[in-house]
Amino acid sequence: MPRSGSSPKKTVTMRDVARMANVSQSTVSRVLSGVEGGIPIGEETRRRVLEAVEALGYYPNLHAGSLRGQKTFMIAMMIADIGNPFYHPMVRAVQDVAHAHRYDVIIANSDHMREGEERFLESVIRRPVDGVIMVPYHLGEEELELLIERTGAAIVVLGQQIRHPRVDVVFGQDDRAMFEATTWLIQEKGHRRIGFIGVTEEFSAGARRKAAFLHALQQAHLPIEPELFEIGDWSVESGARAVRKFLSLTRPPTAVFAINDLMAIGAMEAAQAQGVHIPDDMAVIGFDDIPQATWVRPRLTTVAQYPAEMGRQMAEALFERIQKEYVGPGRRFEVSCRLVIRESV
Amino acid sequence: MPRSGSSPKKTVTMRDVARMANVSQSTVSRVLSGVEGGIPIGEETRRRVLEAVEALGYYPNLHAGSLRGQKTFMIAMMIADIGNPFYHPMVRAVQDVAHAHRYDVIIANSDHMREGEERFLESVIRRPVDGVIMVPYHLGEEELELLIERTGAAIVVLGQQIRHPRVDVVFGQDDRAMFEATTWLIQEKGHRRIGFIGVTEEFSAGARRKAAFLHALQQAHLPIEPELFEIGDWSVESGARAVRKFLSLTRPPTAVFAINDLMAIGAMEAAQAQGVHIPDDMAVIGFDDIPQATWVRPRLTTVAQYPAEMGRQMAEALFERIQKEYVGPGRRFEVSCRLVIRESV
DNA sequence: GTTCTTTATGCAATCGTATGCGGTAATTCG
DNA sequence: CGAATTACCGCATACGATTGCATAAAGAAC
Repeated sequence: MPRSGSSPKKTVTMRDVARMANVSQSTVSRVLSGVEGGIPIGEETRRRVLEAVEALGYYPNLHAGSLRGQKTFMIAMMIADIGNPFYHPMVRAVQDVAHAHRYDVIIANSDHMREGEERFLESVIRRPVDGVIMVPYHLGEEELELLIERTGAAIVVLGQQIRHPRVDVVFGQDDRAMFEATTWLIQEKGHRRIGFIGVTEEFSAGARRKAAFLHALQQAHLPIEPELFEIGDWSVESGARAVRKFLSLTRPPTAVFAINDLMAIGAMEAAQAQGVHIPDDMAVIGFDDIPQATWVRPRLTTVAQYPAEMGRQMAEALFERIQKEYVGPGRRFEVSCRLVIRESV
Repeated sequence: MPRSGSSPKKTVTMRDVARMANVSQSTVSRVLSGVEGGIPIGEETRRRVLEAVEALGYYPNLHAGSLRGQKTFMIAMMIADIGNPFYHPMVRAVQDVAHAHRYDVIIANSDHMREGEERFLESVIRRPVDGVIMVPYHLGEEELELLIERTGAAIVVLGQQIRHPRVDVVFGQDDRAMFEATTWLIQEKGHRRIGFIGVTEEFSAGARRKAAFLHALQQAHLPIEPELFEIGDWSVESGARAVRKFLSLTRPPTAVFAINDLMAIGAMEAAQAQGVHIPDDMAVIGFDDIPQATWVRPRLTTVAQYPAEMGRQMAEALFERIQKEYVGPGRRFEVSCRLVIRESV
């Protein structure tokens, strides 16, 4: 039964337009897609077709074009968690660039988990897209290989060491910034016991920042004391938990370095709740410079990353590849970080 | 020329699987889509097919299914701005429900603008999706009519008065909450000059909340003084601007009601910058209860909405329609608000 | 042994669009 | 006036998966 007449969906197709304009469906296609240098179209015909398009309110069905092997006009973006403010400017920047190119954006969360990242890869294979932007913490070259060989999509990745002729990489120089900020804490501010709130080493960014932190300690000939290292999960609550551990030590640290702002804010909250004065009793420094860093009191000293800039870079690199404006080996773009000194140190 | 061998994209299709398993392509389809009650498949055949699928790493191409008139396994969601923390839990909730159903989510920003909302409608017509979730501020029934008649998508809308047999509506009871909170400010807290930071009346939510505010004033027999009404654009900065205007009055208000938390936070910031003590010199109350409301000092008193709950409601209603578990007239769901008293009043 | 089910599989049409190729009419040229 | 261009346009097919219908083989009933 060919769908009862009461059904509301009546898709207007090219054939309908063709019928109304008294031309063939292929002519409609040619008028609309306007191939330069292709078969020319008569003025009269073109006019009739455009009139019919207008009258029927025809919109091309993008799925059909995708199937035919054309562009899908979609890109997919994977981030850890849309709830984390750090990603918002990044997502927004990507969306803006994409929409300027008339592209839609599918957004997926990995929740910082390996399975989440793998699920994303699979979904991209099932639903081909023209481009993929990823902020992975776990997946490396081998895993991306699958994606690369199974899809024609352009690929841009943030923050992973990946060298592949078909993927561009955008890097925040977070390790260098981490080293410099730690050194600043030690040299300029005189801190010699610094608590570190990190994450498990599975996270490449976590491992990288911790290494840079350790490097700075060594450089300053400071001892590495295990009790000053706590593991969080990027969330406000985990920052609070970590600082409570620190405060229960016989000699609490005089400063705390959290590898993201959410944990730093949690640390401040929890410390203040115990009557600790910041920065006098304990200094707190974060990483990211999310907008909320200036909302808390004292305002958070932090290492600024520029997620909007990262997003823009990634999206533009991606579209250069999608539009074939760039073909060639994988590129590397660096987005710098900057120490932003406020009141919490 | 049939694409040179150097090209990286080698899509594995059902035909490849069929060839390998020595069956027809339609048999592969039947094995994979596993129609219950349909034509049965021999054990041996099924095994061969599944082996071939495994060996080739086959994934079905979702675009093809969409074209054939099946589901697209995509929903589209329109919000005002992904940068606004209020939407994050909502987006997240929608994504979670969608992913549980193996659906992808396309997210678009309207930027609070009518054109943005219209652009979204068009994009949904061009790329059919199974469901649409909208948080419109401008579009009403007539505009949605176009969407409804041109697409088979299920539709759920937040916060607009729309009565249509095919769309469900989720409502925050923001008008009632606004009235009650204002009354509380007046009766319990004794404020008689309350500054109101709203938005232009084009926003239905803005108009609704302002009406509720005015209603509360009238109920309390308070005068309506134009100088106590400022127009913002939902952003932190606009809240700051508004409060500076208030402070320049000969008789500044003793309390400020902002219709969202971002503007309230901006108001607090700007007031504090001018040495105004909150809540003693001036009370501030917001709307939404974004997580950051507890990060600022003093902690923000505000009317809590429950965006995660809203998102969940919308998504579940949507999928009930998509899966045809519900067919019937448009439903209305209410999500209540609640006054959260903290330190800023 | 013939006819009728039942079971399992293949064939081919279909969705909406893009495009190579071939065909027709109008135009130009010799 | 006949032939060669040129300008336009339609036919047919491809894209990948779903699905109604036909069909072949096997089994059951007579």
